[in-house]
Amino acid sequence: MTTPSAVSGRPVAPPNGWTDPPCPVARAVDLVGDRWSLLILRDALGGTRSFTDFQRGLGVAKNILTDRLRRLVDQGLLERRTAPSGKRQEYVLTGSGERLFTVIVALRQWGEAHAFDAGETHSVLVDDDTGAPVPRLRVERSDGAVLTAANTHVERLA
Amino acid sequence: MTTPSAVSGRPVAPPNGWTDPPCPVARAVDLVGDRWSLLILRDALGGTRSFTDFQRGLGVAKNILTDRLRRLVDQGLLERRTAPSGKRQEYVLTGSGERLFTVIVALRQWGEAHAFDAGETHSVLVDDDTGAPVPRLRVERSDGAVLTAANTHVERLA
DNA sequence: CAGTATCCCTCAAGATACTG
DNA sequence: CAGTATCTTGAGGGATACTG
Repeated sequence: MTTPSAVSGRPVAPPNGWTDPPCPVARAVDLVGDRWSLLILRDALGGTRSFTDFQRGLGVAKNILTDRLRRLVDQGLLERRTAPSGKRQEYVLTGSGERLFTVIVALRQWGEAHAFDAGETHSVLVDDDTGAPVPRLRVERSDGAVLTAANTHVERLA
Repeated sequence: MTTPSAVSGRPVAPPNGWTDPPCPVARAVDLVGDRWSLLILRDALGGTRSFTDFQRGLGVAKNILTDRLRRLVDQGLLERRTAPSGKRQEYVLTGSGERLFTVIVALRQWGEAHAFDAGETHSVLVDDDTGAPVPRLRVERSDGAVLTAANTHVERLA
């Protein structure tokens, strides 16, 4: 994984924080890479739908929550709609929101393995059907070989 | 994936932003969930090691970079050491830093699929050996069945 | 090269009060 | 319930100058 850096003599980095040529990682981080958005998405993936449930589950100020929810809706990750049951509002994941499941799982698994001291316990993600913990995500080649940073690299697409 | 919410009548959310019982996602986000740390890690996974290379590749202010590198070292994601070639310093990934590869790949793949307009191009992650793009990550059960948010849930470990 | 030391400034975030 | 409106604070971040 190598970001193709300076080729010409001109400065590679743009004046602001916009990372040089469009890097999907940077884009993703810009869209969902802040604490609250990620935690909102985590809870949405867990089934939370109402403003109040998000608010209390996260302990976030309401104005902040309003802002984040609006952003997520604008970005197409959540859809806001009136609940079938009358006048309640609800925020439901869109397809692209749901596809963040992998990101959340990756963060969770890394956190489980590296963000807890020996004595601490933490929650685990479990398969509904079997009751077994979800196995670790692996980056694999189509033939099943495990890929790491050491045997992959980034290529700029024409 | 369901965060077990209020069981008793007491408020679930603690006064501050500390999410209720230790959630690995929240922990991970607290450790590496800010823009610069993630991008530093991305570049580190791509082989960047020196202060200057990070600084120019990212276009980040040096004081910020100093701060983030120190944090990452303190958190055990990077190790700072003197390069074999004399007096240069270098920051190399530790084991737990390397294991963030999955997170970065997940972010990248999501970004590729959902953070670009139709006309735009972007870089891709490629297998060194085969030259083929890295296949999409999937959350799978040990028997190979694909898992989604809909058929998993979070369980609080005793 | 690899930082440290300052200065400044914007915006994220929290608290609180109010509303349809 | 589901927000909106305000106010205030502090941290994050950028620019620049300096140093061993």
